[in-house]
Amino acid sequence: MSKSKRLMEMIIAVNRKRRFTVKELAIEFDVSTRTILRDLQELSELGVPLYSEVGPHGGYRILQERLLPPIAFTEREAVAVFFAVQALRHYSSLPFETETSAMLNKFYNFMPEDVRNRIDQMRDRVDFVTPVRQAQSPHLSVLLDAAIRQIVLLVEYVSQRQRGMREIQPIGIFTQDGLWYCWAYCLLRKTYRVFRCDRFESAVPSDSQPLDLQHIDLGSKDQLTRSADDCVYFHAELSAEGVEACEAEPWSVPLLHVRSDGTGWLEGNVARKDISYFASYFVGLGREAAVQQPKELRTAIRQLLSDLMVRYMDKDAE
Amino acid sequence: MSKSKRLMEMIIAVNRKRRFTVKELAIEFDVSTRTILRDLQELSELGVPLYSEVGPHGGYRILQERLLPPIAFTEREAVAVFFAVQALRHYSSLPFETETSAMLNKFYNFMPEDVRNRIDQMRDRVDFVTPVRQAQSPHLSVLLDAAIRQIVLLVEYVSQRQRGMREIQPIGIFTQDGLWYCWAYCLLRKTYRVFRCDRFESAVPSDSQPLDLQHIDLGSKDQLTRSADDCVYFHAELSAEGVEACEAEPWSVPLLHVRSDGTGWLEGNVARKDISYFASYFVGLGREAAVQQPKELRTAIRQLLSDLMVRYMDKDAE
DNA sequence: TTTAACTATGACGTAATTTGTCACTATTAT
DNA sequence: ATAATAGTGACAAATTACGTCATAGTTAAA
Repeated sequence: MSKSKRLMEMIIAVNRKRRFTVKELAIEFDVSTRTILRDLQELSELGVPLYSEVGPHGGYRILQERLLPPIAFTEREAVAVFFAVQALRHYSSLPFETETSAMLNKFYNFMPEDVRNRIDQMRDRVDFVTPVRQAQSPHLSVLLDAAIRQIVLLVEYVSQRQRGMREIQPIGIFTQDGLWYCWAYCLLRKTYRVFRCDRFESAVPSDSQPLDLQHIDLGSKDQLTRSADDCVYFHAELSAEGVEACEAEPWSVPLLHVRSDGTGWLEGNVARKDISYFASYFVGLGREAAVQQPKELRTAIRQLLSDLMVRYMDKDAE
Repeated sequence: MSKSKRLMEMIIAVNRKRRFTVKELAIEFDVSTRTILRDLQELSELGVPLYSEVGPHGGYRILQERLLPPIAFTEREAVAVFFAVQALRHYSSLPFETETSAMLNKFYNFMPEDVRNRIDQMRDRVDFVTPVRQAQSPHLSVLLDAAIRQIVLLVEYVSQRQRGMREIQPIGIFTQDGLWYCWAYCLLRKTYRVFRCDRFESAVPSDSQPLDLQHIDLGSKDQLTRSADDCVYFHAELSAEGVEACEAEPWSVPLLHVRSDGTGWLEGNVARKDISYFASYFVGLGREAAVQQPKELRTAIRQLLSDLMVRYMDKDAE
């Protein structure tokens, strides 16, 4: 094998192993250790950040958790990656530390002139809008780490009206509409729950014994949250606009049925405790929805409507 | 310079220029043309997709619009890119052709074992949720291309109740809540407008003379859409929950004011023709909002409320 | 304290490779 | 035709790469 080829392959090998000895490489490439040493020095000069320690258990390492080997992107792929990263820029919190701007630059600088121009032209003409929220979510990386390592966290959570400590075992985190949520098993209530990440005041690892939830992840969410609670059958008719509005609500998608003319209906079982939420939701849909079932929901809607009626009546009656 | 180093630099050089002659490189690297020829052959063998044409104006090209820069990603950057691309996977339409899954694999396969494991653990524990819509937007790339090249399109657009041809000059496209929108200058109405991309039945370049809008891009949107039309002053009080709900609506963000206790208000001028939209929006906010001004809006809300009252009254009265 | 497992460097001769030059051929736009 | 390109082959000279051996330094562990 030619030297150049050996060097190129060595870059890859060195990045795959992150730790290796000279002897090891010598055997792998079937050259003498002296040659490997010379090669490694050359790689260093070429900019591969190598670092070595002498002594037993010493050896070479690649520095700074660094350097994935040269990856060949097509132009399309490069553009896609560029915009994917751009799409993240609206998020004020992310679970991994992002030198995204640094890396965008790196990406950008390596591209040939014409691709660069193309990107320049596109960058202000394509956008992925996400609501920018006031609320920060500073504990994302702790939560994610706990989900990965399956450990229990002791958190201080501020819900609607109360604030309290509880223990949770995170399953995963997700973002929607500009807010981050954590889906976790709550050791207090002994059930799965969704928490808003900006409402954690603190989150620290706890000593409590975790459950074995390795096989549970965000993909299991739908199954596990569906069944529970005290349910009631529910049916609402939707206009075409109503259908479109419901498509935007994750909870409603599994219940949604669409007719060929664009209209549709929602049908399924929902938890009784969510009725006040639904009342407000369907009032929001206005003329685009008509709830048929259950009676409780229609009652709640009527109640809400008359409350609002009062609110919007008084002052203008003057 | 050693041959290996020359080869590595040559890979970069060759990717930067996309077209070059042997002589050119010979001068750049200060070696003979014979050497360059040999080097290029070697690069070919190493997998760089080169292609050559003889004759005047001939020369070498790099094929398949490929980029092989030895980009060095840190682990963090790699993870960020991976998830950025993952975040795009919810979009059913994108303005560039995405072999995203192919490219994710490429990325994935190049990473060392441990990074791979880390990603495996994360991939089902982090998600970027975006509503999945029925509506496809097949003309995105045409629209984007028109925005970049500043040309006029003849489109067939289906709005609420009518369908018609019109000429537009796209400024840019953006996605929000799972739908794609195109912001464009409408030659028919002589004004800027937002179109829903899934409602374009067709879009083809037109011969009409484009306006000079080079300096206008998505960043200019706020300024240019603010002023127009017949406006009316508007004021609504919000509870803390109401504030959070308004943060999610892009139009309301510039009007939003937050007090230290979390409550707030919306204040500003809005177009009179949007009143029915606002009525429905504020009814949707229910008890979390109270519109003070203008009277027209309060009237529209009352009207909507009584319509709904009727809808939810009759049947249960039985 | 010794030993073994590492890296690190220098010197040197031989083997291998790289390089430039020169002499060709072939293709194609002008 | 001419000039600008790529592409090949051969050969000698120059350069580089390689292995071996000698030697030294560091450090964890026995």
